[in-house]
Amino acid sequence: MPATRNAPTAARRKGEAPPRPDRQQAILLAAEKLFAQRGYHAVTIRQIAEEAGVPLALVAYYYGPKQDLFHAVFAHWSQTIDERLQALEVASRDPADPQTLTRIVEAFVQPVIRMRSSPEGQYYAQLVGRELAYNSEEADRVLRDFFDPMAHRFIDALHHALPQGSRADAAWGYQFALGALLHHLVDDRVERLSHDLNKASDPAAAERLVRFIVGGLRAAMPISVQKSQPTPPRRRQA
Amino acid sequence: MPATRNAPTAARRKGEAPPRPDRQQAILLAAEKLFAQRGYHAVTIRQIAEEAGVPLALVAYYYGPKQDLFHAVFAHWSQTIDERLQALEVASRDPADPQTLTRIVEAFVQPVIRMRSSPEGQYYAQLVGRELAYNSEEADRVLRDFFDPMAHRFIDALHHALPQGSRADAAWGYQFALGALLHHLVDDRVERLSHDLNKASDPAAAERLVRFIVGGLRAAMPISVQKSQPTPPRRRQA
DNA sequence: AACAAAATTGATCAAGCGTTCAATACCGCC
DNA sequence: GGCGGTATTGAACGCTTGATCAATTTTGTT
Repeated sequence: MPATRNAPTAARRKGEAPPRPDRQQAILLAAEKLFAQRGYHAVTIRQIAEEAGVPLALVAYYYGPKQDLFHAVFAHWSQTIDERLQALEVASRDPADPQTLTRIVEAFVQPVIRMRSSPEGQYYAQLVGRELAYNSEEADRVLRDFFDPMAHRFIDALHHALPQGSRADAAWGYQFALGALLHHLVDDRVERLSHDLNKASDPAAAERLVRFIVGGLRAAMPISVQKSQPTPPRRRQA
Repeated sequence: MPATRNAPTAARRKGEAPPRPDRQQAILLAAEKLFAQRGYHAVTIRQIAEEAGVPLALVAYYYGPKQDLFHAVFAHWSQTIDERLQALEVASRDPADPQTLTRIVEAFVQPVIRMRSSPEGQYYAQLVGRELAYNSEEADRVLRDFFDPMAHRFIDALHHALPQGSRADAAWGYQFALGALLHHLVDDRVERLSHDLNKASDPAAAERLVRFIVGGLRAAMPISVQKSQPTPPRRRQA
């Protein structure tokens, strides 16, 4: 047991001394990037060490076995899940409002899209979309630790906003919506399939995705009652 | 160069002699299964050989390097892509019919869902959903060889069925729809998220997915004109 | 200045990887 | 009843992998 994730003691207070770079964080960022780009098993610890600019042995010193490093990446980002949950709570406050469904979906989509504005967030988003689809032990641990609780809360909210369906119906809707979102985060192919007219990181695509999901959720409900507004009234209704 | 993918000479015609098992196919099926379950890099050739019940060296004898085995799996299933394209052609025959969009989406979804009724099809579906999301060289080769042509044809069909949007709009819609479909093929989590009320392989889920995608596509179009029918008229319109 | 704890390092380990190859078994056909 | 080619095999190759360790340097506190 060499070490178990200890902060670099504290901030140094030597005024002008060149602050020692935080190599523990450098390792985490490198792992995030490479895992996201190539996948857990395709990345070696040596590659991570090189990307981070540290010697090989330092990786295990800080994070232990490779599996634990993988898990640490998700722990590092667990705050973004809290953000999504907070946005959800605000959005689902008024279940009677016909705009509630759209707001819930926005709480689902927008924080993730915003996350992509930084390269690290982009990497994390791809990591979630790619690695967690496997039935591996690592992925299962991460899903249960970090994502299942959020999923349940969103399904509950969808259930209340779509009262014509059961909670199980809402769970189906959640799965479809999640698929659309994750694929959007992961796939660049839309660029070449549109002959380079669409940019994968176009922020307007997020609004479009929200409309897609809301329309899909309404249509997927068993009786499929189309409520008063055809879609979120981007322009006032006549 | 030991061998480069040669069929087992021909069919044997010895009537009653115990037919020698087709070990080349056994290897392909084992590779399909393991690649799908664990991912390309997580699977070793030794594991594939053991799963197929053949000695290690036979894998390379038939398929050469690991990458070529991976590619062979997709070549083996390329016929299903043709099936989807044929179904698409039938579905998009009458662009004026308001049911055309639903028929196109059915041509997109149903062959894949039907494929899952066999375990091998299930594996292939998961393989597509999981492995092709990476920007690896192998995945890119497979995508361009097998999937891009189909994607373009579907986007064209969607464009004609949704004339209020441009082709680039249709490409966005295709990406969202593909995400919902792929995730549905790959993810078991819907079962535990619905407290085991939903079964991932429920055939009724396919209809539901079609409704989700059609509703989403209509809602995602720029002006989002909701045509006469609120949704595919499962009951006659009043 | 001196000391204990933390950080850092190069070297090394056994295990497993993909691939190769020479040798053998099997087969249909003359 | 053997010949040519295909199918099959065990063993081995060189290399990379994740992990470990003793030794060294740096740091924060006396």
